[in-house]
Amino acid sequence: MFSDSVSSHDERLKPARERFVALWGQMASNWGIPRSMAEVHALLLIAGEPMNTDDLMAALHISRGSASMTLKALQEWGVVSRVHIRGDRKEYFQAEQDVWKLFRTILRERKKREIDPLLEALRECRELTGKPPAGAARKIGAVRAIEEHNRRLDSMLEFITMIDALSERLIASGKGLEIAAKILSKAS
Amino acid sequence: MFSDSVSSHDERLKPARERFVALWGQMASNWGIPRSMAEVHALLLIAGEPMNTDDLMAALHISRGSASMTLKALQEWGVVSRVHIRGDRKEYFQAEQDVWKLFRTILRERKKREIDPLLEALRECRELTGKPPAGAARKIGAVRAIEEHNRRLDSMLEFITMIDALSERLIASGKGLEIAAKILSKAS
DNA sequence: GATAACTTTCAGAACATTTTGAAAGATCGA
DNA sequence: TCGATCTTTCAAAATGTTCTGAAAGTTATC
Repeated sequence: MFSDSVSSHDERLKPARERFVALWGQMASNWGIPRSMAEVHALLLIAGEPMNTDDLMAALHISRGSASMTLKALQEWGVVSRVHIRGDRKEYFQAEQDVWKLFRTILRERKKREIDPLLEALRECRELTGKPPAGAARKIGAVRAIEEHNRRLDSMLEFITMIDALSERLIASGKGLEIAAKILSKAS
Repeated sequence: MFSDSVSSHDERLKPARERFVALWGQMASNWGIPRSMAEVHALLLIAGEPMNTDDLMAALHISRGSASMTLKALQEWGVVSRVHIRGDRKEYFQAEQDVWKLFRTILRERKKREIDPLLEALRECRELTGKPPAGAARKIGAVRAIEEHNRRLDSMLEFITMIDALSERLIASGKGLEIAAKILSKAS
């Protein structure tokens, strides 16, 4: 009744969309992303065409509030954008269709929200045990324990730093992942 | 009183460990991993030495049941292993110390549990709209809608297939990520 | 500037996950 | 085999997250 101008033309399209939406929602919840947020995204992604709040409410059986908050979050993540459709007062929403672009957008956000703060916190943590013990070596064991602790932290830091650099590359380069894949297939 | 044979030697070690544990737990919950599971892992990781259930309970203020279930899950993920210490009836646990190995282990598990089933489900989903409409083209719009739907699904499939192949490489190759990072830093 | 159409907000309800603790189940040594 | 020690299980409780719906807010039109 809503977005069916297209989807009702073939009776296989709706079930196929529903399947995809369910799939995407399932996967998202593995990754700590709210199911309904993923479902809204999935529907916009697979539908291709812009949809309005009422379309989404009807198709996914969610409340107006939920639709509104979910759409807001998706826009903050940069994966969904508003569209105005002339002659209609409703807001329409559409998902980024290019999967590579989508991937880079998500990576950029996660780096900003998670990797960057983590790196900073790790460095702070490392500084807690930076200098040798204040009053000389009280016990020989203390020095060694701190040293080992630091060695462990340092290798963690090195690893996360590398992930960080890698993310940066993937975000910047248009076909970074493709390049990585190709190269890895040779370099393994 | 428990694992303090080492950690009490320097008064900075305990706070530093606590900081790291908190950090790791924080990060994990961003990724849909139970906080206390990550905290147990973090403590074993940063402590280096094997610890028993009572050590963990005391250090993290968790119940015996929680410790037991968490340790079980960590072992299933392959990131923590049991150790027997002679002369002690308690079970001890230790975390894999090599961060690269740790990374590959986690990647292997996530691929098995998430990417592989996702790919299969996506392919099934794709088959729902595989053949052209049964009773010839009922409307010209129906055919086009299906075609566009299929195009979208296919690009999704292509992308996930690539992620899958990349994971495989990273899991197999000892220094895959390092190679990728190095090469990308030139190839960008 | 009043009305109608649409969107956002947010407190509480519904739902889901995680933790607890006590009981049952192992395992070991004698 | 027994008793002591340690581990696992699981139903219920605690906690945390997401969703709802009605009210408040906003915007466009006349």
